Amino acid sequence: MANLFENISEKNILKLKRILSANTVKYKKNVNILSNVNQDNFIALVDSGSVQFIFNDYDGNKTIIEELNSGEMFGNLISNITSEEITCITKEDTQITYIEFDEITNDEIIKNDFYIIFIKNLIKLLTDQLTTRNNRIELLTKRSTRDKILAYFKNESQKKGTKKFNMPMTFTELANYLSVDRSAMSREIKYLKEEGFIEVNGKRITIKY
Amino acid sequence: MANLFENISEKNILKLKRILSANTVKYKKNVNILSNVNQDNFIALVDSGSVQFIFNDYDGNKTIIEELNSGEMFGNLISNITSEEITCITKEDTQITYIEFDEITNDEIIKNDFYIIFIKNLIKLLTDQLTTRNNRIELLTKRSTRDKILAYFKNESQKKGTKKFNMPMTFTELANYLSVDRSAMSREIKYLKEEGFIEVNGKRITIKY
DNA sequence: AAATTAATGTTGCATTTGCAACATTTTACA
DNA sequence: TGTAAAATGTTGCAAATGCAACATTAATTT
Repeated sequence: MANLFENISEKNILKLKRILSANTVKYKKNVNILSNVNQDNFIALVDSGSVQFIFNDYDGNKTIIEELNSGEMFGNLISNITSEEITCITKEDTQITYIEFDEITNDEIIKNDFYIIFIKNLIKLLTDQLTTRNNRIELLTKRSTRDKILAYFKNESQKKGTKKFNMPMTFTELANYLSVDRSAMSREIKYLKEEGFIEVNGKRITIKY
Repeated sequence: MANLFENISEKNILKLKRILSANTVKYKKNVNILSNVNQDNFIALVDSGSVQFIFNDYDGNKTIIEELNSGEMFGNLISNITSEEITCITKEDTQITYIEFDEITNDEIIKNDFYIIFIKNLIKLLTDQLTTRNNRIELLTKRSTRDKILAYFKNESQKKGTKKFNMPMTFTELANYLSVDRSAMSREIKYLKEEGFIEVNGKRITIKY
């Protein structure tokens, strides 16, 4: 995953962060950080660790809207976090750097020649996130649980370039990601195994068609 | 919707387009333009008209991945259009401007003082698109057709700031957008009417709760 | 204005799915 | 390392959904 400070020297990163008035905060695991991010026009960089945006349904269902790992970014400018039902939880110990969005084009910063690199990195990050969203939408629009599972496996397989790969998340998380009932998904995977489409050993998936 | 050339004078827009080697193409209605966009690292601006990205399922189902209107942008850097099953169709007569992505930071362009405005516009466009995607994901992850419909209506209502509003698309398109069977959605809307949650007169929706 | 095409409304039926309620296994952590 | 918590597997059942096949209405095109 792209990094906002890629190809910028340590010295210049420090300078950049100072010019941007960047604010770095450390969080413990399983902490709700949304209270900290409920303000306008900022971006938040996940320096290390990971966070999950979870939608809490009125009848107790939880849906993972998205999961962001080290190097990724979010912000209410970007995520449009409006509903109170959405919480942002750290999955592990996590460090986050906050930057006011308007600072990104402030007078001082544009004098530096690393600015172009920074902007390129930022645009790359945004387009990567768009790609991530598009991929998920493509899965979510599949008509059946079976099609969602198969499409997900196909994607993973293509990403890894092999028909054998390890699931990067738990089945419980996958069910959330695909927005289907976990037990129904488990049942469907059983059928797929029985019908010889896939093999499953723990997190190891083998596509057989 | 934001525009890539907002707050830039006509004169400078022309200059910008020249420096970017922008290439403008006009299309008739219902034309498949994907063949033109199947190359690396470009962005495409919808100057006028609109296009739809449609996923053609192996068993004949069509799903609208996204619809882009005047002022919006796409590109394989952004949309990650890889599958051959996806086509991009003009919904009406449409004009599109293509820009090579690498040109965005070329040597000549960064000398101009309208460059910062351009970059701000670009980032705004990207974050707007991310917001659009996030909104759709939030709808798609709803467990039931009923919840999807209600969430969609609630969103539209909030956007317009009133409990009475006109649907900006047909019900057929809405079914695609929410990725549910059209007739099943029609049935569910009937139930919602019967139970007094909503009123429907043609495209005019009234939320009654 | 007539004709063609697209959109909408409806309903029976088979299938899929969510839900609940478990037992079992794996993982995390005190 | 022992215990608590999380993940996984399974299944019956009711409800939701997709599908197909229509009739009807609205919109577009010529």
